[in-house]
Amino acid sequence: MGDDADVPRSPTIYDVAREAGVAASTVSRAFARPGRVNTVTAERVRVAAESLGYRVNPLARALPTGKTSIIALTISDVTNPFYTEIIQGAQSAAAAANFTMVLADGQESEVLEREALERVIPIVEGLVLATSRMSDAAIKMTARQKPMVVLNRSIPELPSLTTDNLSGVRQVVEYLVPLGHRSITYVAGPEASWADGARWRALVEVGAKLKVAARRIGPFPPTVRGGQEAAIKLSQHLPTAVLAYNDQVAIGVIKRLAAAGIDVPGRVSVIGFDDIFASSLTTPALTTVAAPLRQMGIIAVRNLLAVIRGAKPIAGTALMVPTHLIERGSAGPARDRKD
Amino acid sequence: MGDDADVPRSPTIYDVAREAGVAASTVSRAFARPGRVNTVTAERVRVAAESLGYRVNPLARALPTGKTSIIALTISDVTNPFYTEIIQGAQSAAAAANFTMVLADGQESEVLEREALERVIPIVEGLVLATSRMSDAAIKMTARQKPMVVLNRSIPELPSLTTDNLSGVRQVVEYLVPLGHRSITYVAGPEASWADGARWRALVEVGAKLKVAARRIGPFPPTVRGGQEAAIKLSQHLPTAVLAYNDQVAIGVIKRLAAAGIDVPGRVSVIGFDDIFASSLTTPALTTVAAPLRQMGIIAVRNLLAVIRGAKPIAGTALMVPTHLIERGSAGPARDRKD
DNA sequence: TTGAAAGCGCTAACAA
DNA sequence: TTGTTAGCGCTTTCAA
Repeated sequence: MGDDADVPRSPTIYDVAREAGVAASTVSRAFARPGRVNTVTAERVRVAAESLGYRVNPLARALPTGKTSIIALTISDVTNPFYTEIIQGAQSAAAAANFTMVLADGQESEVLEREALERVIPIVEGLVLATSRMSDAAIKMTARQKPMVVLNRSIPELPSLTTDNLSGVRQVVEYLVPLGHRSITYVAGPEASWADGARWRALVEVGAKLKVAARRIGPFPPTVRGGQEAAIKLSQHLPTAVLAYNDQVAIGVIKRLAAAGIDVPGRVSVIGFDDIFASSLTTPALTTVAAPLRQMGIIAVRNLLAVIRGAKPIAGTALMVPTHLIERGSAGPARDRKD
Repeated sequence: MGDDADVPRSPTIYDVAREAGVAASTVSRAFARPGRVNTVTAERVRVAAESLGYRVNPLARALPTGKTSIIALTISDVTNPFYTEIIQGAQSAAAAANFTMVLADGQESEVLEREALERVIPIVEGLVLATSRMSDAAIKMTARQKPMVVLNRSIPELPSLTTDNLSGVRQVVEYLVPLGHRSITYVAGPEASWADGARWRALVEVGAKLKVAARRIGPFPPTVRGGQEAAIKLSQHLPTAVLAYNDQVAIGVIKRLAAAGIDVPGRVSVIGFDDIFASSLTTPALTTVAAPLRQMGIIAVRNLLAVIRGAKPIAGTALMVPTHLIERGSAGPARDRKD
């Protein structure tokens, strides 16, 4: 009942074939590789298709070929501002190649992440795994099913892309030392996070070289609230400098410290990672290690597409995007006192 | 060269059929509606499938049925924190129904939005259009192709879901009046934004009722930078209260005003919309109109899925989610002076 | 270069 | 309830 306007079935290659007076396979060919446009026949097909408003049915194409023109980006939590730029970059690079991107969000749960992956694997041509919470072994298993590039994590057997944590940490330490800091406390993030391990190891390594003591507390959730928890522990034996797993944690630390009347950067310097949107807005604004995250998303997708098109994946050692320290207001001279 | 471990082709219903000693269609049925599990045969099929590790091929299923179990969420810019919670909610609701969600980002460009839509339409069963930059007419056209629900916009012919802007604005005005404000300046966002119009009209309406003058400047881009631009204009004739199109704009206004030595909320009160993550972190923290955005994403997807399953779309008047004012530090008493 | 025909893995009549 | 048989719209041999 009502208006059943009966949308006409969309035309198929057969309709076009009839219209153009050629075989269906000829139509198919004309659309399979639109590079060659010369032939007279091809031109006839084009015209016929145009006049009928024909569009190739991606589902039907995908069945015999497996080419769905879909890739997946899996992340551990959409809500984490860290991903914003990565998503943006990945999505735009996919769109530029006429690919559709599906977002698989793990909601910080390994189970949900797996489920999302399962759901998505059969329909995609490849995937970008950003900051997976799964084990290396599990990742390698799924990598055997479809082309994959790994983001923000280094797995020797797979094409990986990370930020240059070592350089980032070095910049932090080299910034802090002249300000009189002799010791840096690292506020750790999730244990399952590859970046967390990388950052801590970097701090130990650089610290050893530059005669700065590296301490560590945690793990804490990678959130503002996590940072607030950390601040409680921190205030028991206040360091002069803290390097947080990420900006949210850093912000949480600062907030809680401020609430306790402890001035940042007056009493303690706090530095974060990632340079999320909010970091420039807090008071004091956050000094942090930034990386070209959007670029990372773009590169990841481009590499993935290359592999899909048959390029040999370059594994072995992770590609790195550079990092740089953004000096804002949350770090300053070490307070003059015996530690 | 190297290890070509030759992943074995995944089993089909035919393999399962052979294993179970039944017809292929029987296998198909067993998986088509997994509700009925009773039959002896069905059980045999299940066992056979299990032993072979059979999984239905969603692509193959989609071809004859059109059921892809994919929906799309289109947004105008991933980078806008406003969408974060909506994406989250939508994605989790989709996952809960075993649907995959593709994200179609328009990157604030109508052209790109269209392209993304085109790409996605043939493969989805339905779509949620959040804050589209397209015209009503264009939206209605694409709504004829697939089930659709519209977010943050009201289109009489389509199921729509919006925040209760009128109530939100009323709460703002009722909060501001007792503080002595007699006039409120609205800093407008993009003209193509439905919410922008709704908020301004609400302010005019409520203002008229409560004897508060409503002024308006703009449009400005819905970003911090846009807010900064607005602040320049604002300072030419400083109002006592401003209501911004969204939080980013509000934050931009405050930043710029602060840079000019104009105190918020001392000299002027500033209120935003949306309660994005950063709003609680600024100084002063932002007073803003919040809405259950994640919930909105969930409801939108649930309604869409209902329509996909055959429910009659309820159009006519938009569903509304409630709004509430979050009082933080950016609004206070009107400065005592002749305006 | 083109056409004919088989088939991708599933679903959906229709019969049995 | 089960089996048989056509397709869904495309790609891809294989001949012509």
